[in-house]
Amino acid sequence: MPQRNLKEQLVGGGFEVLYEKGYHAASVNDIVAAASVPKGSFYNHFDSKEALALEITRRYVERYDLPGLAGGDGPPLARLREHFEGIVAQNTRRGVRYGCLIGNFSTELAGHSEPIRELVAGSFDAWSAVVTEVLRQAQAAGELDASLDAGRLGPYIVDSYEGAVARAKVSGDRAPLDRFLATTFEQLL
Amino acid sequence: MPQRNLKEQLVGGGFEVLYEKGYHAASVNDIVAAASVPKGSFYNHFDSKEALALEITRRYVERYDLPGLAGGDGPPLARLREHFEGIVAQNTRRGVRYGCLIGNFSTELAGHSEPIRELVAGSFDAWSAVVTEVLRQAQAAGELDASLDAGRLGPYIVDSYEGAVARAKVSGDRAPLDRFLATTFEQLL
Amino acid sequence: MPQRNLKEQLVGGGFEVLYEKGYHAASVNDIVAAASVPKGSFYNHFDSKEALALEITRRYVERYDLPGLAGGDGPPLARLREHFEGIVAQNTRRGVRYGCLIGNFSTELAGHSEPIRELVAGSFDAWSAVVTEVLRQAQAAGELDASLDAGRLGPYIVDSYEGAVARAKVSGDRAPLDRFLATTFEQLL
Amino acid sequence: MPQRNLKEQLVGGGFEVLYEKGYHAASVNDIVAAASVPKGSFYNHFDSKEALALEITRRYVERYDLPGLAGGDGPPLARLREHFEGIVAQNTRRGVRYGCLIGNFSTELAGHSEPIRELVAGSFDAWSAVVTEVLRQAQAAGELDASLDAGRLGPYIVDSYEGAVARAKVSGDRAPLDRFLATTFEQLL
DNA sequence: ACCTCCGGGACCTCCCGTTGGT
DNA sequence: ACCAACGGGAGGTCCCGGAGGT
Repeated sequence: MPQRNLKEQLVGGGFEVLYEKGYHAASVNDIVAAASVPKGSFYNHFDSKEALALEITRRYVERYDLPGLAGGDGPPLARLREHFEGIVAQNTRRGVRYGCLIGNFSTELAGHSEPIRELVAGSFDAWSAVVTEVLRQAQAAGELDASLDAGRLGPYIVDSYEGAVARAKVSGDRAPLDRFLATTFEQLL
Repeated sequence: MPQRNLKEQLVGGGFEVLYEKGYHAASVNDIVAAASVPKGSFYNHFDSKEALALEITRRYVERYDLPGLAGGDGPPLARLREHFEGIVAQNTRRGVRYGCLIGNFSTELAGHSEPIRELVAGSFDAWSAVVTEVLRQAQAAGELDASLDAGRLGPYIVDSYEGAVARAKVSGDRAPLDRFLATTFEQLL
Repeated sequence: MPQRNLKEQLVGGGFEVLYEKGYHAASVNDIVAAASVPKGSFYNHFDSKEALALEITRRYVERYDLPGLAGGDGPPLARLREHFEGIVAQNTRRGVRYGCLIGNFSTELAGHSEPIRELVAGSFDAWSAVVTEVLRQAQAAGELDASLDAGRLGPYIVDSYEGAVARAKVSGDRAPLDRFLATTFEQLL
Repeated sequence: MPQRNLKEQLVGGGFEVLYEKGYHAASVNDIVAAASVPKGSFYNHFDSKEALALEITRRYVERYDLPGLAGGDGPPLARLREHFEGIVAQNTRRGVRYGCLIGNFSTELAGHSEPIRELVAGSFDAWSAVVTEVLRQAQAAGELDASLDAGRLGPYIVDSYEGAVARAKVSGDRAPLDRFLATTFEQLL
């Protein structure tokens, strides 16, 4: 039984600083400081900075609650909108300037870490698949035009969301996010 | 005029490495090596790595030829589609794995360099404004439903494009780009 | 008696890695991993890495079976040659690239660990003394010219052997070992 | 034109500490301290600690003056003996406890640095070749029994020397060196 | 303008040994 | 005896930028 739980502190502090500063700009020193953990303890819990980032990304994705989106009840389209509204809320909780962790890593780390690239790509795919599935539920329920290609629309919406968060991040303004919601749900679908 | 060789080499080599590796992962040493320029000459031409990145970003944006898009002739929607097809071609010329320089910088540098953040944000805004303008031309020409909110659609399309490039970068697959084109021009508009 | 398993595993795994990588290049982590022993258990059995190395060196020297060389029967010179052929076989069992543990430690650790330095020096001296003794037996038996200075020859042969193993280690070739055997027994004696 | 000559200082200080402490036990910090060079300057001159060790080894070997041994005048055997007496003097100048740099590296680094292993192996071979050549000159001059196999004897002598230095290093006593000289030149040849 | 050499400081990683609970 | 978790400190490497002479 651990005296303290340095690993969880590292995950917590690591998330803060990796999310806010990015991977390369966040040093292991920054991370252990944010986690209030002695530097020498870092590698007792993670093989590398990359391994910590991987773990953090995994947990980040879990918060999107894909099973809840796929299997929830209520009208599919409303569920989908609520889902994205929830994501927006998550990604703006500490302000609009930090974007989405997986979006950030997708551009910064695709060429530097194969494991992270795979995890991020897989997360986008899984997310897209669930969105697509909900779109199909909406078509089955007669909420959405059955002639629409859900398999193309699902990933498109996810990509558009990521583009919007990046835009919000750089502009410092949540408008892109609201625009995403409005355009997607009032015009595209 | 003296040979401006060194500076141009720096811009060229700097673009390669900044685009391919990202800002923090590319060292000034990498840049001067790619540019075949002695290390010590770097600071004769740029005050800092940031200044070089700024210059490179400026030139990168110029290649999007916004004036050409706004003022070209031919049917507006066709022009817009050709514009984005050209951008896709530019961003996939050396493969799909490098994404879009301004998209990359938007996520990596928003929190680190105020000048770059401003430049990137301004570039997105300018681009969005031109796309919006073309959309309005399409409405005037009766190509596009006049009731659509062009001011919302323009930026949305730009954001969706950026989301798609990021997705392609991380997946290693150009499908997101083709999906962007198809969905945007066949369904959204 | 309790299972002395862990300690023996440590000696076994420690030998592997200390022999193959050298003292400084082998970490305690490497050792416990090779021994399949939890890190925390190491210090229940040895006060330090140095103490383990000492124990390993002691056992290594025992395998040379000096009593067997001194007290064996048969013609002294033949016994001596068989002895060195056996040593060569031991030191090349896993290939020629690892040398002789005490030779390795003699160069790497003479200045770092007084106990190991003493043990290694003492081992060389003991070995030399036995070789000298066998040389005297050979002189008594008329196998070897009685005018030779056995007290000088014994240590010289040992030193030459160590030089040959080191040479083999660095060249990756067993020729120095065969040369040692041939020259020593066909020409020197 | 350099303000100071940090590279040469590094070679000098690096030799001291690498020779006296060994490769792994000598840190880059130790080296720069011994060289009175700021730590940050190290990598302006050498790509790595290994590269410095390589350079130092190269220069060390040059001091053996192999061309001088091969091409000198005077009776071959006397020249050879003077050569080894000179080497002994070099290797005992600061005491007997440091051994021979290439002998030290041969055991410590054979498995860690391929470039150093090659350089050391090549140096031994070159040295052996010259010794062999001088032996042949001695045979031609009638100083040495022509039936002896010089090609085997040359390398054997070099190996014996290295074994003797290692022995002296660990025993703290120059006796092995004197024994090497006496036995080699009074009995072996 | 050019460029060789310089360097304070920080990077990620890992070292050896300990602590304290079972 | 065992061992999971701990940690002060150092390891080799490289960063961005500057100094100073040509």
